[in-house]
Amino acid sequence: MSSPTAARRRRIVSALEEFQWRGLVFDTSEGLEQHLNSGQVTAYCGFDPTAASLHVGNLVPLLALARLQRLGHCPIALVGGGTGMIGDPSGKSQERNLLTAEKVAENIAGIRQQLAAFLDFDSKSAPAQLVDNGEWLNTIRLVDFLREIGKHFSLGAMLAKDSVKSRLDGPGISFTEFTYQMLQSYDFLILNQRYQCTLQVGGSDQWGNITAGIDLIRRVGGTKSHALVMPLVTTAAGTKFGKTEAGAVWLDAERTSPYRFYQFWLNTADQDVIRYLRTFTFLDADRIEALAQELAVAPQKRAAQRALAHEVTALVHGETAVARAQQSSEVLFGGSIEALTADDVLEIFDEVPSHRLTPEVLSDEGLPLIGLLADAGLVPSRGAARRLVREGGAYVNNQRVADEKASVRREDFLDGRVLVLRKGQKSYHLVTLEV
RNA sequence: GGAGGUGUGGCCGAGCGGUCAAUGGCAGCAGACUGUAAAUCUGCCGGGAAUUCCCUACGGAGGUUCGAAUCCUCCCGCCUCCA
Repeated sequence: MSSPTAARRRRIVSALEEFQWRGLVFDTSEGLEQHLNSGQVTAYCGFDPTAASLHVGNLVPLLALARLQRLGHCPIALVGGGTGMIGDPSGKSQERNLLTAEKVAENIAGIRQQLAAFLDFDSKSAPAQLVDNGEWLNTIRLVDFLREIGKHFSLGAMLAKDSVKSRLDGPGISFTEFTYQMLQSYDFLILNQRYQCTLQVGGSDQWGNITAGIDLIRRVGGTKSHALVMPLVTTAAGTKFGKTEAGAVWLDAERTSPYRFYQFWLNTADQDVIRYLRTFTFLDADRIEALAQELAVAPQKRAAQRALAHEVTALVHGETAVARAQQSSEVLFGGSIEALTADDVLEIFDEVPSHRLTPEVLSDEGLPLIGLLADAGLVPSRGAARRLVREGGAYVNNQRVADEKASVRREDFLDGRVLVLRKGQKSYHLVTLEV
């Protein structure tokens, strides 16, 4: 992350405007703009530990906290060690299974450090905080909670929330999930009391939970607090954002390698890319406008996509990872493999599936390519492998092989050790030779 | 409980005794064009062996027939109507 110092020195104004031009405002509480312009505000956003890693969808609220910090406000990232034990019914059509306490603890450990990477905790003027609502939710006594907090909730209002209503019309909802909004409201109240937190941000699906918190704070303390909810990210194609054939795109390098992460952003459609630059990067309006121009003039250069992939990958994985992802991309999409050493190849194809071969199976005539493709799992059967070769979709070391009877020989292995199989444009498989 | 209908490849959906590995659409894969985009076009799309071969498959189990996804019997699932 670039130094937020300059931004911090900027006057604390127009935070809402900044969010607005980036398309990040779905709805706000009344008077939020004046509140943000009146001085330093402490804002929070919660992240429930449903998995051991955050995914790209979580970037929007996470970056929102970082943006607020750059604009001089104090962010609090909250991990749901308590609420995660319950499960938020918002946007869920079915009751879910409870996570075990161990699983929750494990997930918290995972996302804690990811959250931390986006915020500046050492700032003198606007330090960030990281808190866990398990701290208060997991210890409060039921009767105390019902007397002090529950008393402020009206059943009518609770039942009227969309997340509850839709479930009542359908498969029903358990008492456990029904109480979720009380817990989240209580979080807001605690943060309001302990940290003077007066703003909660989140996705638009959180509106009901956030306003419930605002009401609670008003009833308990008589003070006003605020909500800012952001639209859910959509794709022009109407598909779910953040999903690939391989599943969700995670921030954890173990789950989604930096290379795949980079590729995910690089493959953004033209129609989406400018919007995503505003949503997912800190690039300013001038820079994004310039990229939009370039996209219009020379779409084939994909400068906007490259900038997007670079920025977001750097933010999540660092510049070194970006450099490596770029290098891998160049080789995988067009570059010649011959010039590389086996070590380079192994490095670039680090995450590509691979299997080992013993030298014995490699007779003097070589090993038939058809069988190798099938064994590698690039195609489901030998017949499919045959078709693939016939159609010209099979490559050995990035060179098309169209001969069904072709074999690979020892000489084909780079440095006598590694062979790169490819199906179509993007599917790779590595074959290494045991020595 | 009674009557009728229906169950086909990842999904939808034809076929109703041989020419059926099964029309068509969607999805998927590859190729061309291109920009690792979109659209379009072409080819492929059960498995194995390979130039007209074998195996497995039309809910399940039996049967009729030279031959069945197609006919019969029983069973199972789903749907509709009547009680």
